[in-house]
Amino acid sequence: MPAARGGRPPTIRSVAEHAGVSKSLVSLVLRGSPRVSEARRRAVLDAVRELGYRPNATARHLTERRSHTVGVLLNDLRNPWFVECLEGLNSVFHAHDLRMFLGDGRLDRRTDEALTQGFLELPVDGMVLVGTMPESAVIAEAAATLPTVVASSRDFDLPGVPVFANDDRHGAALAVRHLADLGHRHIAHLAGSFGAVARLRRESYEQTMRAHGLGEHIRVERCDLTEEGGYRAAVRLLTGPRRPTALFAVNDMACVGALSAAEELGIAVPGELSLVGYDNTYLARIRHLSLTTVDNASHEVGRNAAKALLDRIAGRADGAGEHLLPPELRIRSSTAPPTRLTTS
Amino acid sequence: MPAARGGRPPTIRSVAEHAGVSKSLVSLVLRGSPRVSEARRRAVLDAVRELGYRPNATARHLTERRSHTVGVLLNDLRNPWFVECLEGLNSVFHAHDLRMFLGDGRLDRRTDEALTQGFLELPVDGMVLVGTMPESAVIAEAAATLPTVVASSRDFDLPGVPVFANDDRHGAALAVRHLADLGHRHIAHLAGSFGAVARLRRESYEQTMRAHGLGEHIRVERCDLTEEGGYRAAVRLLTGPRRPTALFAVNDMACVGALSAAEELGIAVPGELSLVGYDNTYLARIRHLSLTTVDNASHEVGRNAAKALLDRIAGRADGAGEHLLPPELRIRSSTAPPTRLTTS
DNA sequence: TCCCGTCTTTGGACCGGTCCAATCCGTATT
DNA sequence: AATACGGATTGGACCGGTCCAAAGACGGGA
Repeated sequence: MPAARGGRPPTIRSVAEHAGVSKSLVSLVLRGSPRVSEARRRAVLDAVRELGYRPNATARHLTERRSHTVGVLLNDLRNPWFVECLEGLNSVFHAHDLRMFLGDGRLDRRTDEALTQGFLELPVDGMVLVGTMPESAVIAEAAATLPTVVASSRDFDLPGVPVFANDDRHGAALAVRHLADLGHRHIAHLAGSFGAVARLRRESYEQTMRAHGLGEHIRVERCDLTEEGGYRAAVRLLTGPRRPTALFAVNDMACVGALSAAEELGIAVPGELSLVGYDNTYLARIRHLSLTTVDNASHEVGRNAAKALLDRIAGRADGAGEHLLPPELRIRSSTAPPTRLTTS
Repeated sequence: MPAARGGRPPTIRSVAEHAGVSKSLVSLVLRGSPRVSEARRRAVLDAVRELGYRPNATARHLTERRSHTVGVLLNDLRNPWFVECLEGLNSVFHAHDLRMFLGDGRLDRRTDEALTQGFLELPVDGMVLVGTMPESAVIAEAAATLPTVVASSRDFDLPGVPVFANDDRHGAALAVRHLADLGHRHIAHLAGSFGAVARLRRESYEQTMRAHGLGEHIRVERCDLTEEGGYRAAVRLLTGPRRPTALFAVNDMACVGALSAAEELGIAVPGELSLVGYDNTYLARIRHLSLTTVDNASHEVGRNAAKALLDRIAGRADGAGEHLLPPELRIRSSTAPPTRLTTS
């Protein structure tokens, strides 16, 4: 029978009284100490069951000076790869009895700063910064106070804070090379409008184009990272002069937008236009979209970041700097050789 | 300057000492009491700044016997409408200084039960159950102990726990009626394989079919709620005898799967096959998919559920029972009249 | 029978806050 | 000058746990 209606829930002292022992002994039993007599152990466990006792985590956190919680700061749960990355984080944290406190800078109307403030006050045992987000003094201060790691973002350069991500330069190079190898020359890029990840992908696009002797065909159109943004940017590119035969988009969402634009303009994909996205989200895997894309290994990035955070929480603060995982190209149905090489 | 490296962070007592007042006064200042002299207030605030003091939320929660946190139990963050619903919840909770603790039964490999256990132990101030999930004794017990509301699920019948959802019967009727009005007669249904929501939608499909004199054309194919599931179920329906001219899917994900199946089988949508989904997720809004679907008002459902939970936390436990919001049909490009009425 | 060592059990300080009854102090009233 | 009063300030109990030094119990050896 649980706590009497209205009355306060049972505490460790009620259990002790009910079992006829001291609260210290109850604590020992509950934490599985080996040096408790069988008789007492049973008496305590019986009392726990009879009273419906549940330990109060808040109180435990106070004395342990640990909340067994890590704060995860991200900025848009709608973007599917976040979920992938979270699963990676969670698989590790869960195995170590740590909860995740999600703060979505967008879901939450609180700014990232307010969320970070909350992490500091709880306080959480550690913090993970996931994905592109603006730097801020509060975040920097939190990172100096709390064990912190960065996942899937290249925006931060915080002292002693390790960064886990996929190698965006390499990934973008894979995408462009794939298109070039297919015979494309007019390869344009839908670039993200802010954040280091977008910048790296764009730079690598340009560099790879040049490496393939396609420097003169470099063409960058900015967009935000949504379907809508990709759509609009693609319309601009596809209705202008010297229409590209291939498009490398900064992420899958934008790539889907480009796909929509092509369809609307009556341009066949991949017949007349090849598309490559980035992230290998489930969007790209949907058969009806079936985008060639770059797998950014977000799950594994999440796992690695989580492991590193555990190390830091335990006081092993080694391995700052960048830890890049190799991305992989996933070829699906949105890319093909250009229709007629002669026309390009 | 924040806490000395390695040393413990400042507490309310350090601040008191530094400011030359009692800790009680510091507490008063920090909570904005009006009856503190200006001189003392300033002294305290100066000390706070100088020491870089941050109140410890864990300690406050212990004495207040509130964690200012609500537990949100859901089961698949990958399904986009969850995010929508979460935003609704959050918009209300945030305005009342409540954090959300997300427990994703799937993201988390812990079962729902372990998560619920965690909610009870923290303890959270209240609990929201979002979406279809299996009933369980632990959840029922938690719901009896904590202020609880259900959002977007019809599976629970817990005493005194209000349910907020869209009217699934009505929504399914809207979908079927739309197809029937377009002239379709062979309207099949991709049904979810478990959960009360799936059952309601299926029952309403059948009922509406009969109401339109189409009882003999009722055809239900089970699938899970993923793209893959929808794809497979649609393939079965579309390759069998008496191919339907329209499909009403239990949700958008399954509907996208059906779209893929149609494409693969060379069946034009909406020319030869009309499709209607459910949820109006951003998937349906993607131009290249552009699914006709039923808007389940998840944001508003979330808001209402959150408001009700606030009431319960405050001790006003009125309004148990179901609170259904009217869904709305969103007509896009996946539905059209059947090509030739004579062939149907 | 007494002493000692080992294993079990206990009391009480502590974590960092909130809150309330009691005290302090300056001023107005008689 | 003594009394009363009201606002400012304080000490200490309390929230529900953990942890540690010390006390208690018990059995074996002298």
